[in-house]
Amino acid sequence: MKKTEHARPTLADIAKGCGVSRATVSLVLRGSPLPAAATRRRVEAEMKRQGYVYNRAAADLRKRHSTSVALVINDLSNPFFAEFATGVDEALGAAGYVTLLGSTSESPERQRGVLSSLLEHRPSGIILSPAEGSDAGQLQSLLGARTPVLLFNREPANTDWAATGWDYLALDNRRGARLATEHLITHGHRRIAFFGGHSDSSSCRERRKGYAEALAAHHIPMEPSWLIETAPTRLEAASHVGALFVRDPAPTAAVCYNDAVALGLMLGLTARGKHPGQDFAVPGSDDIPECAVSTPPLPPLAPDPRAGGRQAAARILERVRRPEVNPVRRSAPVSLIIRASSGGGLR
Amino acid sequence: MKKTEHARPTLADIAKGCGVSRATVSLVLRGSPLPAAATRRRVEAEMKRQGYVYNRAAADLRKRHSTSVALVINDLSNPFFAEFATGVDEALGAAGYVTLLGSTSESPERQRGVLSSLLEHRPSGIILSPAEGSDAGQLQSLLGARTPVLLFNREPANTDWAATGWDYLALDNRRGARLATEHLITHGHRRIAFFGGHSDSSSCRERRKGYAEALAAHHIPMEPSWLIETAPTRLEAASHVGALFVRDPAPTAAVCYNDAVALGLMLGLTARGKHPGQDFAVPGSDDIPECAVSTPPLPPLAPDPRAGGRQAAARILERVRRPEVNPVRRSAPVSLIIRASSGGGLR
DNA sequence: CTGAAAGCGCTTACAG
DNA sequence: CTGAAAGCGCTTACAG
Repeated sequence: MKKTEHARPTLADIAKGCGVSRATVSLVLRGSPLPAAATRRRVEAEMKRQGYVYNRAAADLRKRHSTSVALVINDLSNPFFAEFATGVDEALGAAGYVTLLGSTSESPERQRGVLSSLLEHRPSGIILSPAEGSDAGQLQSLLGARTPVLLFNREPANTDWAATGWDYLALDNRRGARLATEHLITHGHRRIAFFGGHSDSSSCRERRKGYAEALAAHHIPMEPSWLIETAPTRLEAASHVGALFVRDPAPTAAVCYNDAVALGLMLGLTARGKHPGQDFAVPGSDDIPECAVSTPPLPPLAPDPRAGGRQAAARILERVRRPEVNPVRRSAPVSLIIRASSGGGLR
Repeated sequence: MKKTEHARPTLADIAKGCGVSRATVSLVLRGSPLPAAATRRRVEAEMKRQGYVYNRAAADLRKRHSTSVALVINDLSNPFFAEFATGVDEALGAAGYVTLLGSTSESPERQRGVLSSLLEHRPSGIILSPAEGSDAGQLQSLLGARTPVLLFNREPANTDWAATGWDYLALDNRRGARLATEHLITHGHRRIAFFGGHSDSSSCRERRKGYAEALAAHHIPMEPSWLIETAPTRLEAASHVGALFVRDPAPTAAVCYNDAVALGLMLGLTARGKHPGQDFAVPGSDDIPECAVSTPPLPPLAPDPRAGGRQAAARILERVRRPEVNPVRRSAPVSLIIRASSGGGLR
């Protein structure tokens, strides 16, 4: 009569409450056809009466199995990752899994801490967008070889894909940038800048490659001073708009690193009395909803991060459920790269 | 020799591996001063050698305790909630807790499913932004009286705060809207619209109240046709910009429901050849970074959702750690409302 | 169709 | 300072 007063009802309480064994309650709980219909109803009524809630942690422990997946991203307040996370959580939830969230703020040290903390909860799988500057070897020893891992959006330097067996999912930055650039060229632009991002990020380098490819294909020389670096945020982008206009002639259009940058650029242009879409052309890069209203309309071919999230979750669940897809020692890497070129199959 | 080949090392494996008992390993694990330094070192070396990772689920089960907190929000792709979630996860992670994520897409049915699934993981606490139209009674029976609950951003109709003992955290919508409206009035505007949001959402009603208060204080009559309803998204807002200009004279400024709507409005104005900030004034409502670059500058007094997230996490952890703050039967509700008016204390 | 027993990986008194 | 035993809330064979 000391602490038991309001203890949470357990399976044993239900069994006692309606005079059956714990095994029977467990069978009812998991929808087995074995118990008699009358028994089942009795048990269910008792569960309702006592306000029973299943303890999945205990069940998972006994079954040596887990119903969670860890999702570790850099920064949830970046709409690109927020969309991705939404897709992941959506698909995981639909499959009865729960998302363990972690974020690294792009810091490898925080990433280390977050991952080791999440691993103690024994997720079935891990979806990780590595922090800039992650060390592949350290990640590998941290993650072990037992949990399926899918890397998103960034490849740590020197990753040995064959040895790790990690999956990799990237939205095709290069192709998106190439198509955006071509879109501008088709509309008559010849002086096109690449605006935003830092060249030490791999996704920025990829996008710049696509930009350079399109220029080269049309025999347009690239002007190095038109590769403008900014942090990939609206605020930073807006404050660097002036850099586009220091030389004469100035560019008439810009391909942007991502949507945040594109919106920053539009705001910055507006602040300078220029009309984005009339005085200066700005297509975005990612397909985040807000950009659908930007002017001029964006080329409808950039990758969709939310769909990517769903894809990532589906892939992890596949590996969780069919471990033979992912033997402990494997010869060939299971590595998939989703490309927007696959007929928009991501949508 | 069938399945044991690559089983995960357990506490017993470590004990066996260095010739001590499991209890001793457990003590080392939890940093107890009891084990001899030499023993401790031996155990730690063995853990490293075998690649041991702590099974927190098992420990939590035995300790009848949990190290997770559930965070359930409407929509992660809404920057307001993404910022809030970032703050929550930040504070929870710093305290050694893990965030269980769930999202409802504003659907009470999904909310029901998400919550009951998350509850099976026995979170220590729950931070919930209720879906529009949530039924307080149903929530109460779902959540039980045992887990500390903090509601964010919306009060379900007919909530009996005293009976539930739920905390409530709201960013002060009304005051923010009032101040934004006053800001416009101070700058000479008399024809001011309220743009965006649906009047069936409580946060929209709150903001409209603040707007109406400011108008009344300055003896400006309210024009009902200038209360423009839109879904609270950039896209929807942009497509309703025309509604501002159907009558003559049209408003010269608008207070917006939130930042998404404000950006949509700015884009819509731009598309119509108007310069936001020159031809039409648009302050935002929430303090999301991107808005710092909008024109004209926003009044710097809107609430900060990320700080709100940290606050929410801190409050939940306080109740988790000091259950006496929250006795099972309580007479007075523990209900806190964070108001921006408290000297900007949120930052 | 139901019950008694063992065990998942930990922690917690309780002896020594 | 260390070991043997019981137990957290479940599931899983194995008998009946």
